[in-house]
Amino acid sequence: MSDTSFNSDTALPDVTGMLCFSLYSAGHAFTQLYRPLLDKLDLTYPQYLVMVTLWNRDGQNVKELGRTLFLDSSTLTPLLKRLETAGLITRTRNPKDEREVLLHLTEAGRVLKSQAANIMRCVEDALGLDAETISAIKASVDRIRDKLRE
Amino acid sequence: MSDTSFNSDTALPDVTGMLCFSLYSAGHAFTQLYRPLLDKLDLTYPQYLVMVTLWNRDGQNVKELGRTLFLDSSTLTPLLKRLETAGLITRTRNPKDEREVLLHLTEAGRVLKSQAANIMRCVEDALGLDAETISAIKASVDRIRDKLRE
DNA sequence: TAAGATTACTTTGTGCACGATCTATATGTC
DNA sequence: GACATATAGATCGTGCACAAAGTAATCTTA
Repeated sequence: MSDTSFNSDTALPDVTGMLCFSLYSAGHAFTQLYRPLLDKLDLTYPQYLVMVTLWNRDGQNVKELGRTLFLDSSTLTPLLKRLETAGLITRTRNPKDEREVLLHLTEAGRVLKSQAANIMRCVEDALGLDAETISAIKASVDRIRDKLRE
Repeated sequence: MSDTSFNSDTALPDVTGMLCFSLYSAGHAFTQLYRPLLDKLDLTYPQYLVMVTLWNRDGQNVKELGRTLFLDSSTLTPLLKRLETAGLITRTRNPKDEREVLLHLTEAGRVLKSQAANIMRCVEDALGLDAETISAIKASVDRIRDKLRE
């Protein structure tokens, strides 16, 4: 075995040589980093992404939230119900269009926002990279994602 | 609302401005791209990553596989049982150390490898980026992941 | 060599993710 | 207004992902 990233028969790359696996495992690594930080807020990582989105724009509906997060209602509905049960948001039908469910932060949900900045600081520290480097990598990853979603 | 990526109260970035979300959503986008390709092989994306790993090195145990994929046995055990049920691998205890479960490809599992190169070609086409660009982005993402796992 | 610690894997419970399907509301066309 | 179509969410089933706890084999060490 002279080369670990290719197989002698058909030159098949190893997972460690595949971009898709890098993204897959880096995403998981982020979730692991966030876990102990979010445990204090009793939030999972996807729940945190929802909260961040609502902190930036309260009162949007499930569809709009899903467009931002690239998630559909079959993922969001149960997650949002858990946030509602936890007392962080309310889910109410839009009187103007009863098909829509409007999402609003409760006071408890708004209060939680004050701890988010601290969490983001912890994550930046763990990364230990300057803002320009992070921003450049992010732009590349966004480009990949947008290419794949075409 | 003059700036969509920051909130007026506490300058909280939007999810679309967070590197963690870029990785999270790019990972999902890859899974979505792979789905129709892997459906033909009756494999899920994580199952495919396991098969790629075994195609490169047959006969490793669950621990070693998990170290490569950054997954622990509570994720792998059920997944591997499904691959065994599908007739693609065998799971046998190591006679030298009965704690270990050795993973071996069956003939059907080996045959599947011949279709992997084609799948990888489809993915490259969808990305539509030259190898150096992809490789540079991959190196950045790996760097992030390894930083987070420190 | 017997007791305690470690290791490899399994089991259990919770929460995503997502395809497929269903329900209720709204809209468009005649 | 009646009927077809579209849209927004909800529900269901399958398969990860992972913490916590359990089991069995192996190693350590007194």
